[in-house]
Amino acid sequence: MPKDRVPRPLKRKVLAKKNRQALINATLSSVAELGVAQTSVTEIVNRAGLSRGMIHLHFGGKENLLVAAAKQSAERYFDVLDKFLEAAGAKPQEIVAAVVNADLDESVMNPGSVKIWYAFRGAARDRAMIAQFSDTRDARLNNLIYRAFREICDQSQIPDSSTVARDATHGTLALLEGMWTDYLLHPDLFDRQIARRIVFRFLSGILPDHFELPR
Amino acid sequence: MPKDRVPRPLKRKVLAKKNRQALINATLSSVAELGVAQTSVTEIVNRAGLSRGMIHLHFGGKENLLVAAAKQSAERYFDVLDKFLEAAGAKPQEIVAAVVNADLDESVMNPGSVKIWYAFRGAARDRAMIAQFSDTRDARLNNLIYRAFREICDQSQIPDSSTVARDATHGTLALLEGMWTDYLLHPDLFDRQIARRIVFRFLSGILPDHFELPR
DNA sequence: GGCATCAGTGGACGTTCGTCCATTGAAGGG
DNA sequence: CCCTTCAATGGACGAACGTCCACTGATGCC
Repeated sequence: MPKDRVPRPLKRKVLAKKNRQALINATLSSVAELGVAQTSVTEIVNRAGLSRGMIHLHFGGKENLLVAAAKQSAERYFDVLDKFLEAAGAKPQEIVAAVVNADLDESVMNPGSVKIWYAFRGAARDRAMIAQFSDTRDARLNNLIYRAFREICDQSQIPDSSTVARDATHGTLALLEGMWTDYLLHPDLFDRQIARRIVFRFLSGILPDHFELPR
Repeated sequence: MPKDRVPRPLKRKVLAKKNRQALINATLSSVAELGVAQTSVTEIVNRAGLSRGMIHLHFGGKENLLVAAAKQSAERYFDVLDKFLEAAGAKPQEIVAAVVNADLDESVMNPGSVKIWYAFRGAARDRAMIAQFSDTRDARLNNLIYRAFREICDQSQIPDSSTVARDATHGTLALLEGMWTDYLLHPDLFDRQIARRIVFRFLSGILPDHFELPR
């Protein structure tokens, strides 16, 4: 280290950004532990070690902070998904496998993230801003694997291939959704290997020539 | 009607029971429409057309009323399930089919019931009394179809039949769970026939000689 | 080094919540 | 028919909530 080059990033604006992020982190922590309903302004600022006024200062109100926290949480999911998709090949089977593996990976399916996801989705009933994130995720996953299944079906001699592609999409997403719920309710009993195997049992059952059970 | 035999059921006690039930109904109505968090004492008594003090009088507090409402809601589910099981035969395939058909039937999977179910399960995090109903339902369904799958697997020459029975149980319940979530989020787009077909695609894929696709 | 700026503070405020109880009035027994 | 009983009432109450603002003090520019 030839020069202790402190580029002076610790100006007031930078510190403010850090506090803003601390509020989001504290919110996510509280939502994971207590749920949205029990996440009060007092609870958030205590966890962040900041004063009550900070929420109004940085976000204009508690509601906007919740939306920002939900947004960040959703982005984390897509970051991991994109990483899995980049690592996968272009074959439709690989895309489907990437989605399944990403969805069951510990980096997105962990106690904190899963509790946050369901807490926000439960609260989405009255908050359109939050519901949007839930719908966006579902729609994107749906599109992604439907295209893949469609490609598989079109290249094969499958009767009624359109129906099969739709059923495969619908079934895979429903199965993953059920696995997440299972993980939410019994995180200690959950086994990712088994969950993956069951999803591939479904896939190899519906498209026997294109998917096979993992060893 | 020879004698207009009014057995005097409209005494004070009977009226009290009616009001007690009115409070439960108002609670379920509010939970379905607004969620648990937004279901306040004021909201409940307004819907029931009764006075504020009634909740404390009949239930000793709001919390006990929520528990009573959740309990009644869970009992409704089992009533329908039992009806389907009674109508089914004793063959394990019929038992599995009865559970699937009951779970997707309009009498339990309808907008109100599904919203109530997820609202209570979301609120169950802090309320052990309510979580109990959720766990009881899951455990009972699990037992029911695991026995059925086990019977099917034991009577066949399936390699690793224990694992298959467990995967079939786990997968079927996860798939149904995902279908409920799907219905919760998009009740207008949901198609029971398709949902049923997808579940049976899974079943016929995992146990090809014992289940087949419905026409 | 002194002054303007503004991120940060924390208490005041009005609202809404669930609980509880003094009071009411119709039912039901004598 | 009157008197007891008790389901039912609705307002009072303290606690907890989110919002907001007058104030503070460290920072950054001249």
